[in-house]
Amino acid sequence: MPTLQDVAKLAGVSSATVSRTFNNPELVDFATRSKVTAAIRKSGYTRNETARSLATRSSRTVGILTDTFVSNYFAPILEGASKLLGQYGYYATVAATEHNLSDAESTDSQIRAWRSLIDRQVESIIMLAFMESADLAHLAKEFPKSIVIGTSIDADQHQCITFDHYIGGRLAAEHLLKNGHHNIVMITGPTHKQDSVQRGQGFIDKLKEHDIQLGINQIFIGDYTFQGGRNAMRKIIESGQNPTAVFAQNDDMALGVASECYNAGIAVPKDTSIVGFDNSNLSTVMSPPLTTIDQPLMLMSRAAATLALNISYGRAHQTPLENPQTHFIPTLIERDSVANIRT
Amino acid sequence: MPTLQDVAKLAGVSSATVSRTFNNPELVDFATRSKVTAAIRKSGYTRNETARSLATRSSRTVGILTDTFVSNYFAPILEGASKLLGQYGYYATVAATEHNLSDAESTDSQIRAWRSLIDRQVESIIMLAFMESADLAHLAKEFPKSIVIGTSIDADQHQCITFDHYIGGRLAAEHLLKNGHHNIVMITGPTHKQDSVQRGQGFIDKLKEHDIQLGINQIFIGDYTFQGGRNAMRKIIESGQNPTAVFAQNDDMALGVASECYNAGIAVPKDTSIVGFDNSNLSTVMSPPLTTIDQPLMLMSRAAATLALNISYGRAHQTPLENPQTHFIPTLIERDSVANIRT
DNA sequence: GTTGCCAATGAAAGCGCTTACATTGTATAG
DNA sequence: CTATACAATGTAAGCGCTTTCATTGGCAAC
Repeated sequence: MPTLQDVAKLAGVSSATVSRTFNNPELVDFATRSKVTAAIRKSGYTRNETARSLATRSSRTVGILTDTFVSNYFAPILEGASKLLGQYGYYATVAATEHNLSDAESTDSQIRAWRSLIDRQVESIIMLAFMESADLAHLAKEFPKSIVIGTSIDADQHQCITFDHYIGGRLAAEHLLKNGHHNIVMITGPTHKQDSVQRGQGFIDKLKEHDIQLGINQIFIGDYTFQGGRNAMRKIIESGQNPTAVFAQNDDMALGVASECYNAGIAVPKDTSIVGFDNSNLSTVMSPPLTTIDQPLMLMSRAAATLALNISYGRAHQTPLENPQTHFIPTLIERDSVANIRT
Repeated sequence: MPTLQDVAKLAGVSSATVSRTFNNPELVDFATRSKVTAAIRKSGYTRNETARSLATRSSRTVGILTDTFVSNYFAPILEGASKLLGQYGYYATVAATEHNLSDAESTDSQIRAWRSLIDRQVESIIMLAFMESADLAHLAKEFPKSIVIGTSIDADQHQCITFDHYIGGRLAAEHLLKNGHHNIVMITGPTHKQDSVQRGQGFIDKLKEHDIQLGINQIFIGDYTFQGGRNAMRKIIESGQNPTAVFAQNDDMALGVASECYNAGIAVPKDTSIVGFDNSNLSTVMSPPLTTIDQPLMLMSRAAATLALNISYGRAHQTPLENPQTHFIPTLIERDSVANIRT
């Protein structure tokens, strides 16, 4: 690998001049500039970003912390953030923790992944909401240049891109109500996740306003996975409640529910209606297409990336980008998985 | 951010000693070692990987080149490779090109992403098969420490993790034949992709051996997307051929086919059977579950990562890992989307 | 008491860049 | 013609580490 020095020698100039033709071409004479570019081409030189980062104390890199790449929820966020960053000449590097471990190991692995980002001198970290808010808050406190996306951690201290899960829950309930449903069950996400409890609370509250109590028997604990949704639906069927509608707190589970319905010969939405949450890729791909709550992950991830960029711009005394929207409100996307059973 | 020097001063030793307690603790006396670790903890020191990389000329990082994070095919590969690398203390960094561009722009963006990996001093690059083999080959020639996964580029020169798409195609045909299907159509992937032509060729060849010719009217060009599968199925329906089986060259399209069947009131598999390809997450999630050809992406990606590790180990005169399997053979996974129509 | 060896540490160079500062040459003003 | 300014370039220090080589002191052997 040729270095700046090699190029400089080849072009008969000093390495400073070569560096300048890269970073401040306006400072170098046209004639020498072309000598240099010729030498660069000839030697096949490629800049060593590592050395550049060290010298300038800026990596032009933002880290993203996630626990997996295989997720209908996280993947679009990675995509959105990394592409936007790329457009501004920044680089996104994502660290994935090892999951499927015991609690202690998994916390350990989360910290390792997080440290690896910091060690790599990322200029900020976008944290996806895959762990408990308290843990996120803890990390964000250690490393203030953090941005949390999808959940909020105790307020003003830190930057968050938030989404109103509570209203989402209400919207789901409202839609079911409007279509005449009373006998309703809900499948939750992991109980320790804030977003899940908010979605649930919104749903329950709205129902309660219409004098429908969602009791312990109408609430099934899920885990945001297809299989989880499936298991829950099996239990629902076994319970003999014959609900006319089920609210699954995310689309993966909604698909699981639909799948179990299919197996049991239950027609969707004729026999039972389903509403999901997230409006992920899955929702348009299901048959019937899923009525769900839209969470604009692309916008949110781009907003997070913009915040990240502004952290870096701030340090470099560059003029910041326009501040993005940081709080997002859900909307209901009506498709074909909810039947109107009004008499 | 405290530096090694700061820690050294705090502990009353030289920076060399601090460095050694990190990298060669056996060389430093127990007493000083504990002084140093105390100082590290106290100062909140975290190592600067950038500086370390520069000094050691090794980044402990392997790059992965892809075009998107949102893919049932690529995501598991990212997952598998990055987790394995992580287990060995290496770091995977993935560069995603911007897609949805014109051809010229997209080539440009691919090269930019690729360069950004090289500039970051990755020790090898794992390239996913999202572009034409010729382009992959071209890049691999420029940067010999490349590993291609999912397709083969002209042989022995370069390292590849390959999969026998041709046999996969044959397997699909064989299964359909065995179940009594004669009136068959096929939906291909993008015609410029090697894997797609191989899948198609295997399918056609096997059929031909049983005196079934797949003519131009029975072959529909798809693009490996859900929507592509859907469109193709619509055309198939409109064509009035009423095939008893359709072979979709990947699972995304198979799902599209199923979806269109649903809309048209065609029962799967009673009215028409479907076989997919890849055995992606989608295939177990569909109703009915999809009969498909398994491509063991986890194994393949781990094999690619192992190869990558060995490249680095080679440079560092470390003892290499056991060489992984590099060629993978498909198997057919029988689920419920193919009906036996033997009389 | 020398000598030699080895374990533990420090001094300093160097990885490939950037950048403040110094230097040079030339155009412009007086 | 000298003084001044400025554009173009070079010199060299330094970013935070690693690592070679030198130094030191203790201990075993003689």
